[in-house]
Amino acid sequence: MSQVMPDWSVLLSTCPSRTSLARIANKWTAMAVSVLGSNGRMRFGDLRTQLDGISGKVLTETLRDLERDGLVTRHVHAEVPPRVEYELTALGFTLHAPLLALCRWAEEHIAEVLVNREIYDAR
Amino acid sequence: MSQVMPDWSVLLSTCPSRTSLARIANKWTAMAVSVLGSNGRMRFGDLRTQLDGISGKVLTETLRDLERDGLVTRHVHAEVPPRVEYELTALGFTLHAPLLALCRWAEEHIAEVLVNREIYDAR
DNA sequence: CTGCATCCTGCACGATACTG
DNA sequence: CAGTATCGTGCAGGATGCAG
Repeated sequence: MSQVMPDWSVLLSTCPSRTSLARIANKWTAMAVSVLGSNGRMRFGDLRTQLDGISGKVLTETLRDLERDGLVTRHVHAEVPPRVEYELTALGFTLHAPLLALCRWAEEHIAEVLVNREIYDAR
Repeated sequence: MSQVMPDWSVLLSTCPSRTSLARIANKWTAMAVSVLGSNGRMRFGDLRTQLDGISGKVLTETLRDLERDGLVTRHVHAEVPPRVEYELTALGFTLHAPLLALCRWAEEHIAEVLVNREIYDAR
């Protein structure tokens, strides 16, 4: 029963929703949620491979923040070597489409953006 | 004619689309594009008022980056006091829905997120 | 394999003052 | 009003090493 709060606006610096916006609107979150939403439950190491270039520390922090906000669940297996899997929650999945759209936008429009940049810089 | 480049992936650290993703996936860009897309052409000062808490410097930089990438156009009026207006381009408008969706998500789910955080922190 | 601790660097961002 | 210039600060995030 998530209620819409029309008087809560990300535009207000005092509104906690802005903090939430800052968390979801960043490249690592966008990439992680997109990959998790597309692939389903994934291991830490596989996520790290997919998110090419991310450091272990940053991936851990990103996943922990997502878990804290209830967007991701962490499944620890009592094995050795350890195996930990991550999965989007129902709430987290509501973010999948919007964030995947952002990733897609970057991929689909990068050529046009690069041309615009050249034009702009040529003055 | 923006071509989809299926071999360009934000997941690759070497792909320029990731830089583009990093630019559009941040709170100030999300807020600015959402407001510009909803309100149409706007003055610098009005944008600054809407984006509560943003400094003049950061707003200038945000708008300049958007202009450079061809997402926003800058209209300078030869008046005194000066009047400068900003407006989304057609390309910029393709970002409006996705970024507005992110802002809306933050507003609509902040209550649930805050509850999850309390539960998580209570251990 | 997963993840934590430590250290370090760069940049995002804010504050302030000044100009056309 | 709409910037620019300058400076200061905090934090994101990378590198490395160690632990369970």
